Amino acid sequence: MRTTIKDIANYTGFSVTTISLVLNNKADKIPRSTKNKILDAVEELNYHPNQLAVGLVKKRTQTIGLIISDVSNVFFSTLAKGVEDSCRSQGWNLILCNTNDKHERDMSYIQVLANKGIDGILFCMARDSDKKKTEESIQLLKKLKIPFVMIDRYLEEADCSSVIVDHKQGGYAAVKYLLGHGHRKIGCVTGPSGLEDSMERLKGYKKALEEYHISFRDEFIYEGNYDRESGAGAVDFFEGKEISAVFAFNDMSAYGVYNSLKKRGISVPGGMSLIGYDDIFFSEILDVPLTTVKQPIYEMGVESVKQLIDEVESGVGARKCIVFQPALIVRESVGYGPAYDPDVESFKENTFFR
Amino acid sequence: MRTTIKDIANYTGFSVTTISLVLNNKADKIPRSTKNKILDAVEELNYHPNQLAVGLVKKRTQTIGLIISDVSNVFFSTLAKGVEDSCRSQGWNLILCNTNDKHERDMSYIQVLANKGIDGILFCMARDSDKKKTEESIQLLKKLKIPFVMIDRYLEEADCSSVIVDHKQGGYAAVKYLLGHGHRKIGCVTGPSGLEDSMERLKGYKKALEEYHISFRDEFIYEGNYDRESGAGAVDFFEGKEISAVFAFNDMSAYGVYNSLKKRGISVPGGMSLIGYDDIFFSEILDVPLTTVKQPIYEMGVESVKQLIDEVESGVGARKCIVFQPALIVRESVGYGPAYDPDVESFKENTFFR
DNA sequence: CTGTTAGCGCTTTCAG
DNA sequence: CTGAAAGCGCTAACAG
Repeated sequence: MRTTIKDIANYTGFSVTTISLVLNNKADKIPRSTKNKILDAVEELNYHPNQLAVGLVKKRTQTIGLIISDVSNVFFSTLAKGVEDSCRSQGWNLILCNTNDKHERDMSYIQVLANKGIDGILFCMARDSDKKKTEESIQLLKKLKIPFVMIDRYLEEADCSSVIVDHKQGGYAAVKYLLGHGHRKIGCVTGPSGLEDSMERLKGYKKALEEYHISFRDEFIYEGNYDRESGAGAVDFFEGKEISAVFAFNDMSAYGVYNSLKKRGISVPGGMSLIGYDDIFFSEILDVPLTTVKQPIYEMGVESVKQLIDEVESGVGARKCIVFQPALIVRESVGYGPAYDPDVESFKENTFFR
Repeated sequence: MRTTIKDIANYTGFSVTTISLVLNNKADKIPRSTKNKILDAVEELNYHPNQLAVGLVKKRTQTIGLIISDVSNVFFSTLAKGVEDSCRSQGWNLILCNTNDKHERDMSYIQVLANKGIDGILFCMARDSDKKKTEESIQLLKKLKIPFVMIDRYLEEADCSSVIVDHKQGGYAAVKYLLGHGHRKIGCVTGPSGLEDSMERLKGYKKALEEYHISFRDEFIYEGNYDRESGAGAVDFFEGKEISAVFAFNDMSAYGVYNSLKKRGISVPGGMSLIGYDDIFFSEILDVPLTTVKQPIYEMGVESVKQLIDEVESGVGARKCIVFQPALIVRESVGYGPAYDPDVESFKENTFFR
């Protein structure tokens, strides 16, 4: 049997209250001598409070849940690392939940976590969530009165804190960079059209185009699914459209584009310029290191934990929206496009756009 | 306030005992009618038992801990996915613990998990663990009477179950394949010499060499650290040694070798054959898809959970050692070596060695 | 300064 | 068949 607080009481001759008091640093009025005796006994008997019991009465477990679709996905595992590191450094623990992007699992995990008495949830909603499902999740969270912060998604209606990245800016930066290199016909491999982050990147794309007075063309937009196959599909789709650069909305589909291009004997950046999004660590070590838009995922994990714990401890829903700025990481997959003219000032300026 | 069992009691007019009985399927002698009334009330009031309270009395939480060094490492995130999937399918939960390969964190997490009442631990020991530290961890686990299964490490003395892969066989398969392709001077980029898995792969290397009556040469062995830098270091180390193939003990260092080779203008497999270990998913999509030894990591995660839950539920430490066989995944990074002669029967036979 | 007491929400004998 | 009561290990008024 584990040592309990009673054992310490018996051993020292003091009451459980006294023990509890000194262990919880509420022992202002307890003499050093008593304290020391107790602390010694704790050490000697190797006493560690049963956190289930503590949680039951304190209604706090110093544990949060992380709901994501899939840890084996680099994006999420990086996030999870940030989250876990941040938790540990503050003495908290992390329950990991994978939903495989199924809304029903979001729902069931929220309930399970609540039953376990977690103090808060870091919530990356499943991708299959439409408006109604999203609302359903939020409703549940609220009904259960669980503090939560949404990651990678901001919802006006949600009335909660979120940690997001400015994807419109990311898309804008990528496309502007391409334009600055003389590309005019730029293909896009988007994510699922239902996803806000994809839509935002597209907005960024449009914004950059507008700045250059180039009209938006639907036939340059391929709706992908954030996977490698999407990249291959896009290459087929772009065929014959004289595109000189493609902006893939994540690195995975950029790889798909790259591989598919290679099979057709088209080189990067010689035959086609390519820019990705995410900066997954492999992007750097590819044969043609990928120019891409980096999301500070790890930092987002760290930050979201801070925010969540803050809300838990203060007891107030801060409703704060922390937005991270993505950064363009220039490597070697973008070359100059047909419109490039080294003598034009605007190009010079844009070459080092960041 | 959440609905409690008392609320259900009040609402239905039955006692808490009765409620508890039907909720725990121990209601053999309770009439359907009562049961239904209770179940209806549960539904209506949306009652979910507080698992902290349940855990406190049952001394079971249906939760296990996973101690690994770093989820953001693909190897571990794949493992974690297997573990989590397996947990969920059995209605269990997972607490994730990253140690960054620090033994002290192994120790502290073990204690923390114990305090939280987890039912078992999946333990990937930190890499900095020498014999003494290892023993210390095991001792703690035993003192705490926590069922645990070790992953990727087998210890005679540990007297516990483990899930491992036959690394000697993996190393053997890789090197035999290389030998079969006519390579005779084969460089090795090992892992840290203290690690058993690295040592095992090396044993496999030696075994294959012996079969070909080739004597082992120390100058072909470069002790790396399982990272990309190791690969680069190895290439320096091998310089001028007329090596025609290198066997890197993990994919990461293989990439390092590949990149470093490329910088020197040496192609793979033209100028040098290369074989890795792990089959991280990126290995397949590299420019020169990497021939490598695949570890069934996900499956190991799934299996280890099964084993652990089994032990928890049966209450007996099974002390079972589940060994997974690695598989050689042939792709394009290995060519023929100087000793290759298409007319020699043994080569033909070995070309398709698996 | 320290102890008594009453729970937290649940399970589980033990009666009836 | 159902309920009363004890107790899991701990905290927190409230006394004294």
